[in-house]
Amino acid sequence: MSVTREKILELGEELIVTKGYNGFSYQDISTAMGIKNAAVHYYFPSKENLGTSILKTNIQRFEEMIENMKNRDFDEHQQLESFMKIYLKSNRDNKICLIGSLGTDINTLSDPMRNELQKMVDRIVNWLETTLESGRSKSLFSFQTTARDQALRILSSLVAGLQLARILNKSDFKNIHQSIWEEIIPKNS
Amino acid sequence: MSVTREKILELGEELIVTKGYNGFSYQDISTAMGIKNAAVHYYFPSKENLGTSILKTNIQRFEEMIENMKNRDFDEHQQLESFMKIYLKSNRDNKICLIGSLGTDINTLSDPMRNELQKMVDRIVNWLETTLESGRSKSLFSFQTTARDQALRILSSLVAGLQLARILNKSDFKNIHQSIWEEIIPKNS
DNA sequence: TTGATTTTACTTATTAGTAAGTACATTTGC
DNA sequence: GCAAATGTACTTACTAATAAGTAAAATCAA
Repeated sequence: MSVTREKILELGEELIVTKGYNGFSYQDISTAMGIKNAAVHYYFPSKENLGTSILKTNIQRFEEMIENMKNRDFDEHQQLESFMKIYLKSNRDNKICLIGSLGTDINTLSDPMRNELQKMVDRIVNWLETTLESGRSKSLFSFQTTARDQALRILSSLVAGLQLARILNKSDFKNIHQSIWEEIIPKNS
Repeated sequence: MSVTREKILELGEELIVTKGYNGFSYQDISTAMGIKNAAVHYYFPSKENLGTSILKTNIQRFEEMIENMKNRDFDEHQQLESFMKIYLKSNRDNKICLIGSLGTDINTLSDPMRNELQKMVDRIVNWLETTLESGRSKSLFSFQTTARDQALRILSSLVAGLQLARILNKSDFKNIHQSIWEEIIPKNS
């Protein structure tokens, strides 16, 4: 696959999580890459097409990460930690996540893009849910509600944690990250 | 104060929490109100000016709510419930909150607007913190971390809860709301 | 008639998107 | 082995629409 195409996807994603979907233009991409506007349209005919491709790429990347962790025999604790590391890195880079960013603009997105966003979030929540449930059965985790509710609560904390940290202070995210663990780690360990 | 001005403020806020700050234009406001573009500029010379005014109005509204609850002798439990009711209503209306919406676009906002956003979030977090701490001292609440961390965690759940609920399913927010209470309500009550 | 409000009629900038052409490498027919 | 055709990766040069914003004139209300 083309290196230019890959670079556009990468830059597009970065622009979504720094300036928001409606806050960046093809000009931002082309000038940053030293190419012309039309070159971006050559690879991604429409902005919607680019957005959808970015989401598809992210879903794929997520599936690969899960597969990789399975192959490396990560336990549930390590799996959750790996997932949260993505958010810790985003916080360091002053970025929010695709979910939080596109969640804001959802009513301005095309159906295919909204669809892909839904698919991505669905997949993440489902994975979180099964990982939490499985970890609980091994006494790695301990929590009172259903695994799905716990999954939603953790994801909420991460998604908005990045947003709040960007408004207030980067260091606030570390405390949020910390308190997620405190909530689900068994007391007697 | 002018009724047109008030209506613009109201509509502007609604547009921010439905389409995002960079997803709406003065045209959206003027056509919805049946007036001309320039009439909106008469009250709010620039979009930044409108945005800043919306935030100032919201800070003021928040202060009035606090004052009102104090006058009505609301205990900490009732105060927190009142605050969360705002989010429950937003969820019913398929809206997110100003914090989540403007948090996405923060890097595209002018300094005065970013400043006002910061002030608003700061005020909310501080109020949440003192309310949680005060409620804990009366044994109305029970939690392990610092009051500030608990405040950040609750606010995160609410902010991203609305975003996730809009992507996935409205009803998911109710569970998030529920699990916030379960986290801080003393077990023996 | 004075001041507040609103429209008319613009400007300037930026947006997504397109049509046509160019440079260059690869393949195909003979 | 070589010209001709084809495909890839762009650029040049646009269009049409929409954005924020403004100046001046018209309307309205006290």
